[in-house]
Amino acid sequence: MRRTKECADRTREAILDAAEAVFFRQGVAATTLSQIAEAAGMTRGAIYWHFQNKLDLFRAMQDRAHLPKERFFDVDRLLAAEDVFAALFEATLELLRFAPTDGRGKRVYTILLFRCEYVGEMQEALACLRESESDFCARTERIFVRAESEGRLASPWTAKTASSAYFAAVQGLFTHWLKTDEGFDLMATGQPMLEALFSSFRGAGPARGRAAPDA
Amino acid sequence: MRRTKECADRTREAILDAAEAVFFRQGVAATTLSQIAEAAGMTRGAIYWHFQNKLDLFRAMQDRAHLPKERFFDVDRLLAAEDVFAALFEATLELLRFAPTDGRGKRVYTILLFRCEYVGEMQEALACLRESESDFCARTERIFVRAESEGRLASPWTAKTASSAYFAAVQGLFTHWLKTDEGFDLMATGQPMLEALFSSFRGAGPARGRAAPDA
DNA sequence: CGTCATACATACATGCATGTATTTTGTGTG
DNA sequence: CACACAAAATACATGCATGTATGTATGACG
Repeated sequence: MRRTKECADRTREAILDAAEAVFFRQGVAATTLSQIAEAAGMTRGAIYWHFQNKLDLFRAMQDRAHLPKERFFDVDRLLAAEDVFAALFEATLELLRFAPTDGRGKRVYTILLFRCEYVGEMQEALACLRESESDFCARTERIFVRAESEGRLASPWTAKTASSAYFAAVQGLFTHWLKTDEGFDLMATGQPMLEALFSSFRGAGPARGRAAPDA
Repeated sequence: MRRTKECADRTREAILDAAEAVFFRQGVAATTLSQIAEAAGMTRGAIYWHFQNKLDLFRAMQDRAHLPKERFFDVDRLLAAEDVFAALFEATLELLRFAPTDGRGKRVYTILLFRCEYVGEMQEALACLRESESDFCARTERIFVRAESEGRLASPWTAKTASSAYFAAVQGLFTHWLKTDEGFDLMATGQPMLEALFSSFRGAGPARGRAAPDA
């Protein structure tokens, strides 16, 4: 069966592709290695040759997709910007523009969000996602902390509430987008949403302090 | 072993409590009925007496928590309001105020969001959640459609983008709140966030149409 | 006081996923 | 051409969760 080295690599990729597809369709816990092997046109033997077990395979699949947030959010670059709000705004828009073009990223992110329980064996595997999220959260908070210290963050926002709101908005946007299977246009919805938020961060919104904005 | 009717009911409740706790800790797929029985101080026999199987138990647990969104979002009431934006805004704030007081709701919602794969057997069980979500989404969209037809929805918003943005914001807020284990104050973050959004819906925001708000 | 249905516990059969051991097949190499 | 080894298939042992069948004690009821 040993064709050649490149052939073995193609087998490995085929297994990863199959894992992605079956995980996406059935969920991680409900998927057996036999199903993945069958989808890849192999047997379990091939999987156990290339990977230690399901967890190892899952991680390999995850690593291959290299979630691209990091690329856009170099916090040092953002902190170096003259207008941190504008820089963060632009970086976020870049992300909104990039996301729909990244098919594998969408699929893997969907698996991580909706097809995988955040506990048990997978806890360790999801640790890097959690870490990347909380890291991202902490780093953006630094941006808002700086904006606050420079007096650019309007009342009633604080660095904490503003960063939480920003994170919730972006995360909610992506989550809803993936959940509805791209049922709406990410930019068309996201851009005005972010503009409204950042506008408020800057203090441009009217009628703050009242329960509801003016009618 | 048959103590009495009330005793049997208490057993049933104990099983549901145990299921809630173990599902929360271990995830749904990774949890076995033996573990639930042990946590309830019973054997699997008791579970199979009260419930058909794991799916039935899961649904019973879900039903018991009666996710309270419906209560706050009677769309007919909202549509009947003079100012639909104000009505929706207030209803959402009510939800933000209520959520932290509902311990069981928080736990069950966390299970539904993070401890349960959205596929396979559970697909049917999650159907009502999905339905309730998409239903909620559709109903709020009706509100925005009406606002749009009355000319109250400012450019560049459309009924579609506005309702998506609203939904993404609320969902993102709750999700982030649950994920960070109530790591921030829901009202303190949510209220300014919603004000910013609704303010923009009403057309109060400056510098729309540019890529970034003014510095 | 005996009988019956309820409310469980226990025992058992089945299937299936995992992990590992063994075998087969092809491939480059001296 | 024989040989060693990589790549994968096959075979096997184990454990475990499920569902169901059976057992059993207890309260209700005549």
